[in-house]
Amino acid sequence: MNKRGQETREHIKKCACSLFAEKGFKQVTMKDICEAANLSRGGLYCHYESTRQIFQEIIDDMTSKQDDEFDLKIKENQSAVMILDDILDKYENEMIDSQSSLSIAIYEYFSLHDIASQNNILYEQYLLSANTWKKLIQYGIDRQEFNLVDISAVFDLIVFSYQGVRMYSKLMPVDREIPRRIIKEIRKILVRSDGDGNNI
Amino acid sequence: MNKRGQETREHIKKCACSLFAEKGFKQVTMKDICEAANLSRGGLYCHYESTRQIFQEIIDDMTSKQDDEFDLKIKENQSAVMILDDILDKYENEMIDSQSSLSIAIYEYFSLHDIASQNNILYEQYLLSANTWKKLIQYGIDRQEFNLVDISAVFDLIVFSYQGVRMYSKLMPVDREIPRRIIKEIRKILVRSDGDGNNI
Amino acid sequence: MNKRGQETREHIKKCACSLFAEKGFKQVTMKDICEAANLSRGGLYCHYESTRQIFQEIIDDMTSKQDDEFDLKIKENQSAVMILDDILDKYENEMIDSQSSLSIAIYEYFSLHDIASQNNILYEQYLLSANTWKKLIQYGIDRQEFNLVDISAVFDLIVFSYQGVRMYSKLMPVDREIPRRIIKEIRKILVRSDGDGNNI
Amino acid sequence: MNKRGQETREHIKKCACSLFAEKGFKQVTMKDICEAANLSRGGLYCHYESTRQIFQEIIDDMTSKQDDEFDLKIKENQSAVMILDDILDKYENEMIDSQSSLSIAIYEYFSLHDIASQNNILYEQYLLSANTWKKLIQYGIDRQEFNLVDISAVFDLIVFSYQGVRMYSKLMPVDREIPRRIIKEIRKILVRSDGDGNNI
DNA sequence: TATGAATGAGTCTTCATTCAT
DNA sequence: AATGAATGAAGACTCATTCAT
Repeated sequence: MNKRGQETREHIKKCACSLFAEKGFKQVTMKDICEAANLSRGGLYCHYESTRQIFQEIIDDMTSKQDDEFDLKIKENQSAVMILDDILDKYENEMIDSQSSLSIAIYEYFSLHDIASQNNILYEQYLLSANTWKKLIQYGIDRQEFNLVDISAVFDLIVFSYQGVRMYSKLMPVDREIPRRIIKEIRKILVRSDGDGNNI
Repeated sequence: MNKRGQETREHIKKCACSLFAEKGFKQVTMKDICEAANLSRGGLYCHYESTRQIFQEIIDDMTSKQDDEFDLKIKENQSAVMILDDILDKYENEMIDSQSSLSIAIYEYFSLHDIASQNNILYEQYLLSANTWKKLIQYGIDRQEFNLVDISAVFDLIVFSYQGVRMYSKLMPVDREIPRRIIKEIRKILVRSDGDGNNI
Repeated sequence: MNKRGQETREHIKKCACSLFAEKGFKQVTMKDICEAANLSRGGLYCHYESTRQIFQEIIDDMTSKQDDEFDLKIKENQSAVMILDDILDKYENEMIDSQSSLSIAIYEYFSLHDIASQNNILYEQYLLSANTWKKLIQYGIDRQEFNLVDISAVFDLIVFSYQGVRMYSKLMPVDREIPRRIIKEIRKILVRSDGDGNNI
Repeated sequence: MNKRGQETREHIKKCACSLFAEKGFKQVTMKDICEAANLSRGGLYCHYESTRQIFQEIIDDMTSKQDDEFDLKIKENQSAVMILDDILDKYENEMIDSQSSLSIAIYEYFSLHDIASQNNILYEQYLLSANTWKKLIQYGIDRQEFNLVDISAVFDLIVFSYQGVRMYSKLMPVDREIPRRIIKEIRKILVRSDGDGNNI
């Protein structure tokens, strides 16, 4: 793969990604991508042989860019609450960013394939995410910044309510207050309150 | 519409519903439905002119069957915790019943259409559900069975985590423990605990 | 065929006739006619088995209603010019009455079938019409009201320019002056002028 | 559009043109054209997306080839009668050439579309033709070769009787004498006769 | 007679995919 | 690598026609 070829592939993925975000997975055809990328039919087939392949590569790229921010910060001995607030802030923003979200496309894509398959990247991401969150929550508990919660339960509550809002924000009008309230409620569950019933 | 026609329509909807649950919305063609219903092309078109129309009618039927169970029980002066436990139990079971769930199909269907439209049935259902839950939570608070929570926040947490799990259960293997933990956590948030930190 | 059946047939023909005038022959389906006549599919088939049959019957009715007005008037010894003016007036009005005109439908219908066939009703009508016109022109010549024209030539000029306008009025905007001018010109050819070059 | 594509388009138009002449407009399907052109369904759709588009392009090609023969001859100061005889001769031949004529197809095509539309090519051709004829008649009058006729009236008589015959020749057997008589009659109207009542 | 459900054939249209250039 | 013409299969949709009621 030389430089020019690689550039074309990136260009294709960028164009395809917009289409997937806009229309979901199945609704996007090779023809659509040709047109969006300003490439001929044959030209596109030089690089990819199906929308599935393109989509998979987009997802792989996204996954590989995910980093272990927490880990780093934990190692830096930062306050658990500060780390939590950072991540919750990011979640809140993502929840309502329906534009750039591939969520519908991802749901479609995975609903088309065998969910038990070993390559179920959604499941891998879930496990990865679970691992990281659990480390953080344990860290907060250890530092006595967090309540003594059921770690798995809180994690599931966080991740699935996050995903639920993300998806619904593509299906109905979602008030900005909704993610805000959810994030606040989660924070309330985790962070130890002072005697007055407030979180610290 | 005479009896025979109505029966055929019901038969078509029943067959189509299985297909939608299995394959989502867009993946189901009129041809599929013909075959499933053992009907000719033209025969199907006598009754419905698109998969969209069939799907819409299925959804409408479902919606119109929804009832106000809570209301009744509240009027019967039942314990808020008992009512809550009933509904949470139902939610827990639904979360993992991926087979019969139209969720993916619904998500696909609504992602194809204008989410701001006045006929967004998903939004209507959200509002309806919100209303009912808020009544229940207020009822529980009034009876001093529930904590003095942020009603909207708790409702959003419930509904979106429920929907999140429901969807993911069609996309990846979801452990039975997950809905159980979530339900338990929600119960913990709502129900007043005794001095020992246990819910009543 | 009892009375009720006959009424239904007339109703069907009336509705179908409007459709043919509006949309031509091939564009009209049995389904269209059912709907226009507010009749079920099977109901229509009780009376007619094809659009062709309906159309043929409409044409037959029209033909059989054609009367020998000329003949009568000639027998009454009316002035040839008066008879001519009556008929030219009728022609002028029909030429631009594109609404009710079946011309396009007739052209389509006959272009679908063998023009040499013995049942070519268009040809029959042409011959019938020729006969009548020729009698009239001869009558006018005999009474010295008309010029000594080439009878066949004038007849052809009349009938084909009439048909030409009738058809074009369904295909492009036709100015009211056009039929007026044509009629006037034809009258000029036929009617003997006085010494000043005016028709009488 | 490269050479190969252009050749295919020409080939398609040629095949389609024969079909239209033979069967009219609506009777010709994309499938017919595929088969006639020995092309696959998709192959045809690469070039044209409807019979309408193909037909329009055929008509456009024909129109753009039309020329102003008269103008040239008038400029060459030829005798008006000679010019007239040339054109009448051409008209006479065209009137009965039902084989190659697209007339029925054209009538059908235009009867399907908005006759008031600005792109009504039939109307444009009528106006163009009117203009040329009027120039010629005026020229003949000026040279005292033609009678002092109502120019518009004579033009309408010519063009509509011509079109009337053209159309009828596809619908019924039209005797060769008919166009001959019509042409002769028109000549008689236009060309100044000598004292004996003969045209010159 | 009349209804309207049902059939099945025909056509339209869109794409994934291939291939000569 | 890239073009774009071409194929062929899949699915949508419309109707003429039949038939049980």
